Amino acid sequence: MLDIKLIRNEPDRVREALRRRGAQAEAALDKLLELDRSRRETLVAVEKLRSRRNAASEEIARLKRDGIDPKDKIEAMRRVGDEIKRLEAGLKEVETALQEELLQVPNLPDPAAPDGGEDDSVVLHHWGIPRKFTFEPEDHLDLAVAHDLIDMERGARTSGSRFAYLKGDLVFLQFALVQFALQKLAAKGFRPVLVPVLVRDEAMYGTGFFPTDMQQVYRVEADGLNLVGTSEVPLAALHMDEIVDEADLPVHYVGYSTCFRREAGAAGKDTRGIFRVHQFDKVEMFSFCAPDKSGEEHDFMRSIQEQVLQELGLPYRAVNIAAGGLGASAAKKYDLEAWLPAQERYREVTSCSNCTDYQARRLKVRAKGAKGGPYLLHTLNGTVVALGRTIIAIMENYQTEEGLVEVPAALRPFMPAGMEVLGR
RNA sequence: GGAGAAGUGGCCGAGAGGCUGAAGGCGCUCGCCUGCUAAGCGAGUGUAGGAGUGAAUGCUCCUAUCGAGGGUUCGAAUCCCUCCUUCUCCGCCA
Repeated sequence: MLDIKLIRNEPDRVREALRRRGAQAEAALDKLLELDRSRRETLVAVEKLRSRRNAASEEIARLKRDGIDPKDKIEAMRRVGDEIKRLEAGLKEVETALQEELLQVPNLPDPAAPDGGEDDSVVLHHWGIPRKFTFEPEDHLDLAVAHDLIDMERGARTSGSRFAYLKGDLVFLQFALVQFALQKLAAKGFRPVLVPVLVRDEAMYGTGFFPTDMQQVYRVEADGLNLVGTSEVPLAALHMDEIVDEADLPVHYVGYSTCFRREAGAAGKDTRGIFRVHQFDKVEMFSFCAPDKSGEEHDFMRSIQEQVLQELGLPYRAVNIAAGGLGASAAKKYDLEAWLPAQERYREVTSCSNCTDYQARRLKVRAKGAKGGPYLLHTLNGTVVALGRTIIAIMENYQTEEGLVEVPAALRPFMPAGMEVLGR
């Protein structure tokens, strides 16, 4: 959420920034400004009357103490009370409308986010050289099916399309990746957290997924809860309504959870294998940091992501996402795209967003220190390992001519003793 | 799922329709004092929104806030309703 004062004081700056995202800034902004003006106008009227009522209440109490019947005063105040109620109803209406509008406005893009839409994202650099195959590389699904490691048919029978069973050595590979990621991040000061995956609406609104991405979310209507699409949601909500001690900043967490996504609107896209499924697991890092530190924090988190891919030996490229491709809460976003030999292109395996104070304002996460406060923190989130896609990248990059898959050296300590090849 | 109890400031804890933004204590900040430390004395110490004012870190005033939201009343921390959370007992259960 944006600061209404910023919108009020610098509407043109906000308008320009929103245009960069391709948002229909014009109408929304004008409506917002009008609602804000109307809200303050009504508020002044209500507060004037409340002030009068408070003064009269004191006087009534005083008169009663002195044994004087305050009947006339009470009668007059009854009318004031009715008027207050009337105005309060109007005020509430305006405030609700204002809030609703405000919730829909996305974050302002960072000046360093490139102009344009999805296709205008800028490649920052490459790492690693895609392997030259002496044979025709297979894709992850063929490799997996040959050894019954992925079962899409039965997944579909049980749950529908885009659901899969992962079996055998891939299960070990997944948990090896989790161990690898958790230990690496813990060593860097990130506190491991297992999070609730069903969350209240507040958490969804607070992180900016509601109302914009509602259609992507599985909702458990009976309980009013939502299945999270990423542990970013419960991690961000961890300090909802709190004022944290400035001395504890930055607060670093590494979460692990299953992620659920409806993939509405993705019909026909990436239908093969487990690249785009409704349910996958992910290790995610999250940071609450001081507002003036989020830029360097963002780079720090990306460096961790790059380190992970490098240690796994997966060639990738780093991309600075254009303003038009940012999620609602992000001001700036980096993606890392790993090379997939079978697709012969780079595909997104991690993402890292600086949400500045956008989520913090919605979640009311603030900090306070000796010098001052409370002030809103900045929040950042980044993938450490998206299990499904990383497994795909490993399988395709580490495949052998015999159709087996080597285990990357970095993961061997976390695999069953002696297991160096998957499928056998 | 059934039966009860409770939610007050950073913390503890009083208040049971008006004189309570909220006693008292602890903590914290500043000052004084004590050759260090401890103790002592004095002052201050929540958050949010708004109006006014200033070149400005600001200052002045108003409003709201006693888990959340409604209601009763001239007036609600205090009475009523709904919800949330916590605790106890019973049942069920990984």
